[in-house]
Amino acid sequence: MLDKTFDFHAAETDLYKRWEASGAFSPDRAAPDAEPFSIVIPPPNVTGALHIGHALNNTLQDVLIRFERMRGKAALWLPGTDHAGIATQMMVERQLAAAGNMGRRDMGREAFVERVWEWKAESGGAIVQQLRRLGASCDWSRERFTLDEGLSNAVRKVFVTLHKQKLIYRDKRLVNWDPVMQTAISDLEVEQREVDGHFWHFAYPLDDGTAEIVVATTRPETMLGDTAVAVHPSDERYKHLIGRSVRLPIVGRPIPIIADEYPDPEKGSGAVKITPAHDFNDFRVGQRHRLPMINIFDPTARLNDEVPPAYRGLDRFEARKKVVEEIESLGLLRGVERTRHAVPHGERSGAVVEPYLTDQWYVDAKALAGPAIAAVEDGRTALLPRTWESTYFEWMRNIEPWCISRQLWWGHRIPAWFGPDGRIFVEESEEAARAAALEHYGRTEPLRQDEDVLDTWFSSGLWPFSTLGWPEQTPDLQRFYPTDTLVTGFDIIFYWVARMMMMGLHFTGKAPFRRVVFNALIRDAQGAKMSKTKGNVLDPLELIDDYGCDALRFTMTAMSGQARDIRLSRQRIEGYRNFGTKLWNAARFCEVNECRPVAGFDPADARQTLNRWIRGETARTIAAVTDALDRCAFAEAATALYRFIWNVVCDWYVELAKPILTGDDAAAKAETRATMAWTLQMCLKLLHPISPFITEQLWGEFGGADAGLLITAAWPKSADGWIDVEADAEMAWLIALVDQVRSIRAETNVPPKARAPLVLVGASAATRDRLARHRALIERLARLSGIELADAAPAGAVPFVIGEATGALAIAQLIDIGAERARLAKEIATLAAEAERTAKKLANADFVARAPEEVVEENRDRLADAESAKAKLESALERLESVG
RNA sequence: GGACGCGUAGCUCAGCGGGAGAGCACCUCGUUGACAUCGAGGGGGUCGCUGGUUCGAUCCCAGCCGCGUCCACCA
Repeated sequence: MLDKTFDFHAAETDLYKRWEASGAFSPDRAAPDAEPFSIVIPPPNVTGALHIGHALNNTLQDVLIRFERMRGKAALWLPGTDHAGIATQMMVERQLAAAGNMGRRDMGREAFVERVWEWKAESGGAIVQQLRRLGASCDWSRERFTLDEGLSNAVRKVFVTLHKQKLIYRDKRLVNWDPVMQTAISDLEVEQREVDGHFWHFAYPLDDGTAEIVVATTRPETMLGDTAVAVHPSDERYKHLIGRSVRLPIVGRPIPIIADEYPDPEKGSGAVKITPAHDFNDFRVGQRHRLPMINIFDPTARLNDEVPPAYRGLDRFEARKKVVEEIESLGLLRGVERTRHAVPHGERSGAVVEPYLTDQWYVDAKALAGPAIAAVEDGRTALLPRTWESTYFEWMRNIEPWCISRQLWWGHRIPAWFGPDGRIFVEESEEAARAAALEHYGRTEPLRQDEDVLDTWFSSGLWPFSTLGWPEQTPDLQRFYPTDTLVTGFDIIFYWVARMMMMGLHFTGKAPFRRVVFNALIRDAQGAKMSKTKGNVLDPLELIDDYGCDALRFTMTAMSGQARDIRLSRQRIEGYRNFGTKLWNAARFCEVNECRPVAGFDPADARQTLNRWIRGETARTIAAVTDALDRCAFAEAATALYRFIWNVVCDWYVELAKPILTGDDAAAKAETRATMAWTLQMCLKLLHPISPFITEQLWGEFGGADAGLLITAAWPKSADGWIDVEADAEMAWLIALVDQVRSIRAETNVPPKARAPLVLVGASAATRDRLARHRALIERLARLSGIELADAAPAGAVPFVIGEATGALAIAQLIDIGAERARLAKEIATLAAEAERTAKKLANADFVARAPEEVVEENRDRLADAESAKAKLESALERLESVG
């Protein structure tokens, strides 16, 4: 006996264990010739906790993988985690600080890295446990970590190969430097934030003192590193000064006035101070004019010995203040404006990023981008929704070199060794590097490995093939690469998707995915980003505890249609929890009424109109859900199931079946029991990918005698002939009739318990047949005391139109005649308006001539229907008047 | 500055060339043996504005207004 409600707490733990133990998560259990279907998980940060975005993203992946698994494919969902260089290192450093332990630099590299591994061993698995709570049917036996041995080999292989192909190189140029983390970061990791600031105008005197030139800056401290002032060659105000020089205030260094296209004469004074070592634009100007590049910062962005003694050791912001003060005291301050401008920040540390001149490793992304662009252009990989393709192209076509070295300790150490003379040996191992060095030098020389590690995204870029065993040609790699679908957030389209496309194509020759599905970002009910500080975070684990995993999953699926933002509220989840309860109760109904699956039952054999009808509705739902999931239109699948299960099966099929199930027609009863059990089975199967727990639980009762687990049951297929247009029309008529009576009763305030007689006027033979078949049912659902056929409606009866016939509810004594008159008048007005609109359309010769025939025909029918219905109600209204 | 997206019922959103939809909220009624985490019924919308294309526009095009996101800018 099923419990009154679904105890999801107990079921979730139990069922997940059973699935895992059954081997269902492994593609190896599928038939040997089964078509492969694979998904690689976007690896969550190993430090992370499951947040609502993961819940969305992983639910969709699980829906797909369960769907394809049920379709009989060898479905692999490959899980794993990312070492997340900066994030993890920061986290462990914070923990060390909080515990009062010595810092990273005092501990030394080896001890620190060991400490991170310890931390990973202790709590790094939290998120994979949390994925299990979400019901994720990943193949845990294939779980990978970006720093594990196999993936590290892949990383070294890729680095060395790209280096030999000259697609990785070392270069000294300006990078985005994070002075807090003390590392370079890539362009993508820089986030522009609007801040209040100032715009200062400084006068730089000509070195002969005859004039001054005014420049402006938001970063006054950089003037200590100025090596020129640039003006536009066509700028008449400055033409005569080009080639002369100014004396840089405070520093006293003479610097040239140069002509360059870069300054915009329209902006400010038209003259620009040039600080080649600390500004990306100035760097380019400096290169063009071979200007000295004076680096004035140390790695923590304090001023170094390149500046006058009074400034050395000052923090950049202290220096800024002091420069302004000194300029002012020298009488050279020519103005200050308050501004609000964008300032680059490190997205992880939040520190203001400085352009900084260092040696770093770069990937020639431009060269790799070509094939990645082509793969999307020619459709080998589809980005869904398609609108993301233009974003992808835009970025890929303007791609810049990718700075991949990081001055961190947690990550893949760069496989490069320096000889005593600075020569670099890039090899896959230290032994290989030594061999190469021996060959080069002709003797053994000491080698020093590059201290830096690789950008985390370098290893994640290899994820679709490194996790399958590459560079070894493993059976998994051969079977499951390329993967089928990647489901991920659009916020990492550049970081991750683009890089996987480039790396995958370069190293395997094949695009790593057939499709990439971008899911939306989840916001709170007001549309604000969820953040801990705002306190508007919805924790998926808490939601699972409160509403059950299926409710959360159904919510995620149903709302996944939104392209960019999903506004999530508890109320919404509650609604979908109720949907699960509805299904549960339908199953209880089946149980109470002994609707048990019948072995060998074929819905095609059903004879009852009701059962032929639900068979067709089921067929339509199977088609709709299958098609939607095929297209990754997850929300469409959820909506189709919600409607079918609630509004078709529960609202009508169950209600309509009741008289049969409690009646005496044994054959009809047996058929209906079997059909109902079968319908429920179809619901369970179709809903399983989205709501795996409740469906699996009910499958235990309704799967049939020797049914295995639902997770590996076969996906439904509908057969030709299940849709029966006769049955559909008959049920539509019946439902319309019941709806009409119910509506009139409610609107005219007939007491719910009162039973009224119904008279059908002008019923055709077909209608009489239908009535004969369903009389008891209609009486029950519409709460009628009886149904009669007549040539004319009785006086004072309340009329309505049902097909060719007029229905009349003889309830005059029960209702308010005034209310009824109003109801009729309103109905007539609506019909009149519709008739008028349609008639006008049909009177338009152009419409009749140019519109497709079926549209014209449809409008003719509509007009006829409206007019005949209107006529019937009008005559009824007249009779009502004569009575009243 | 460039690109993309969004403005449809009180709220969140579907629909995207031929009769305006769903869920929630709201109102009325309801203890008929699946279900009050429910049932029955109902009210509520010049589909942002202005033009254009079309026999016909919520849907296509242009412009405008409002909102959002990403990229670029930061002398």
